Amino acid sequence: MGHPATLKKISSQLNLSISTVSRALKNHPDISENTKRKVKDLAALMEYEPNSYAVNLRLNKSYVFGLIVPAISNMFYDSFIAAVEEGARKKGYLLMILQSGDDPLVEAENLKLCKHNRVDGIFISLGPQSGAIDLINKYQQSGIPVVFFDKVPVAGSFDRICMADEEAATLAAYTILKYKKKRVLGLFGNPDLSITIKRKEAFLHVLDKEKKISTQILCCRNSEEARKETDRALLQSKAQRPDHIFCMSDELLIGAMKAIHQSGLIIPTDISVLAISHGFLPGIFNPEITYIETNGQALGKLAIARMLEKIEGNSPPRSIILPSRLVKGHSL
Amino acid sequence: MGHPATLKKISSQLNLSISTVSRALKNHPDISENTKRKVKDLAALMEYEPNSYAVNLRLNKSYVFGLIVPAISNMFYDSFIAAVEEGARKKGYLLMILQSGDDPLVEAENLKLCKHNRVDGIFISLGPQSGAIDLINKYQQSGIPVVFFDKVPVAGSFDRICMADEEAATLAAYTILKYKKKRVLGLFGNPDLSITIKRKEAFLHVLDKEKKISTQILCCRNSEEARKETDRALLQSKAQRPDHIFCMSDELLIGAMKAIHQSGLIIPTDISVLAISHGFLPGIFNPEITYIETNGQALGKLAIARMLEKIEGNSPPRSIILPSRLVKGHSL
DNA sequence: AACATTTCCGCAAATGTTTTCGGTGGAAAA
DNA sequence: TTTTCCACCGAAAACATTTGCGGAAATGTT
Repeated sequence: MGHPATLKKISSQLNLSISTVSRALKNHPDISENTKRKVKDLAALMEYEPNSYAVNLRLNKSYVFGLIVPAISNMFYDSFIAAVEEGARKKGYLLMILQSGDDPLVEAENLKLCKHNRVDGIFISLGPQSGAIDLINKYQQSGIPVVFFDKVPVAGSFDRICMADEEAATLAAYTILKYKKKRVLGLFGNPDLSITIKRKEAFLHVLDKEKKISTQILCCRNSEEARKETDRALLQSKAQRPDHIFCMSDELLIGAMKAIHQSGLIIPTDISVLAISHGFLPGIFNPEITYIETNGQALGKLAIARMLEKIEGNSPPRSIILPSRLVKGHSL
Repeated sequence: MGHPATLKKISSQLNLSISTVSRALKNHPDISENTKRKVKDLAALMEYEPNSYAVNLRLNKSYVFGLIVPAISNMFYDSFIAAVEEGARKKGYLLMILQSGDDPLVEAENLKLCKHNRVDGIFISLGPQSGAIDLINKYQQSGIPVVFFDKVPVAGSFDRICMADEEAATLAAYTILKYKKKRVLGLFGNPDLSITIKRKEAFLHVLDKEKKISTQILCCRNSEEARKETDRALLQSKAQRPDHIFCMSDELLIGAMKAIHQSGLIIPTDISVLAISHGFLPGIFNPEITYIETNGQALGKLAIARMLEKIEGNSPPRSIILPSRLVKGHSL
């Protein structure tokens, strides 16, 4: 019940000093093989396990990373988190996952919790209306490594790991061009995030050159807003309503699809759909949605690698961008 | 950069003892208001923050819970986790989330990590072929509170928080009866888990009494298996193939829906669908799937409450069951 | 004036580990 | 015999905090 083995207990059992026991368990060359064996045997017998509280205190290190996302829900971050966790675990690190629930206050609170718990590093994807940049800047300057991913800040000297925003949006735009669409409704997310700005600009940069296409851009803060906007657009007469809907994220896709289903329009004959997605959702629908994949797993691998780099040497901030590819469904 | 404030530094600045500073910051009555003010002011100025490593060591408590799930992905556990996290945070606890990825080895590894990091409690939903019961039993006996949720073990003296398995399945069966279905395909999950066993028994208990209904039960380990089985069933002639599909979980629903979409059959005229679900997925499809809701958020609240109870007094293990309700879509 | 009480604070132990520095005893080298 | 060296081990500081105990000074009571 209440007798966890400690170095002290082992040492007193064997008439050794605490330091000897500690070293024996760590295979320190100063300790004889004989002693090592005795110590290890007893430690195993007593099921000794180093007290991580004490180790953390002594080494000033917790082997824990904090990971902050708006929401772990809804398949947006699962593959990313899984990849980060796997990479972290292989290096002996644990992941503490915190959800901000799209609330800037909770986001700040979560950051403070990371600081308070003295995590060895922070991964963060910004939520809407995030005001966390100042705090993060402070933390970073006080020595806590921070890696932004996916939803990264527009400006500032930070480590960023994100998708090829421009490339994905450009690819989307050219794909839409190829299918000779006339009236495109483009659904974009939080207009304050770099991911949104970049994608929107790249998207428009291609489509605006084509005179034959009319493009409408809407920024929606969440799935429900996307549904409403799509609904409104689809209520128009056939000549007015869009014949194509582009969604820059899974979340918006959900909303758009609900509206489309509601409208009774057929995909892809009445209306076609293209999304930028992490890959799970498009396969759920019928027909499967054609999408530009932003590979969460690859992103996660890059993020953890970058974090470990930062932990080792103090390398300067870098923005890493991951290319994306088109995955064909039957929605276009 | 490298000057985090400590009690020692504050105390030497003010010519006070460490203990006085510590007590002043905690509003201990022994300390005069005057001293308290001075200490608090300087602490605020120096941005003092207690070193959680040291506090953990001293108090032998980390204010961290471990939460182990097969996968945080795919909306199965999001609302549950969110609820647990919120409840935990309100009491000053943090959540360390670990994914087992349906791998019993990783699951055991995650348990060891919880133990190693000396979490104050463990929430766990068992993955398939879990062999973790022995380990958990040991941990529990050594004083770590463990609360099982959702996928709980069939036998043993544990704390369990789960859905009303029988009730939900019974409700499902009666709903199917009411709609006068003839050939029912029931998709169930891992046959080793209590959730599966109970649901299957309750389901069959109702349907087997009705002679006019033929019921086929299949256990699928994952979404893909569900898709294949559904596909196979739907390939039969119209007289042979099921006119209703019941899925006991979101995961199976995904597989079943893919097969149904593939088949081109229309819901609900050609085939009707009913699921037991956490509530996110059914709303994605068109028509919206009718489902029996198993409220993850409510479950989470119960789980965290139970955990806190266990932390306080050493109350004996209890199985708590949450009732469920029918949410009408248009798939039946 | 003598004693009792309250107010306010410090000493030191304790939590478990890591690590620096040193020390013992014996064998080999001088 | 003395010195050197090596193999092996221990003492103690350090990490930052909490807390039981005791103690001095100030105030109150006879």
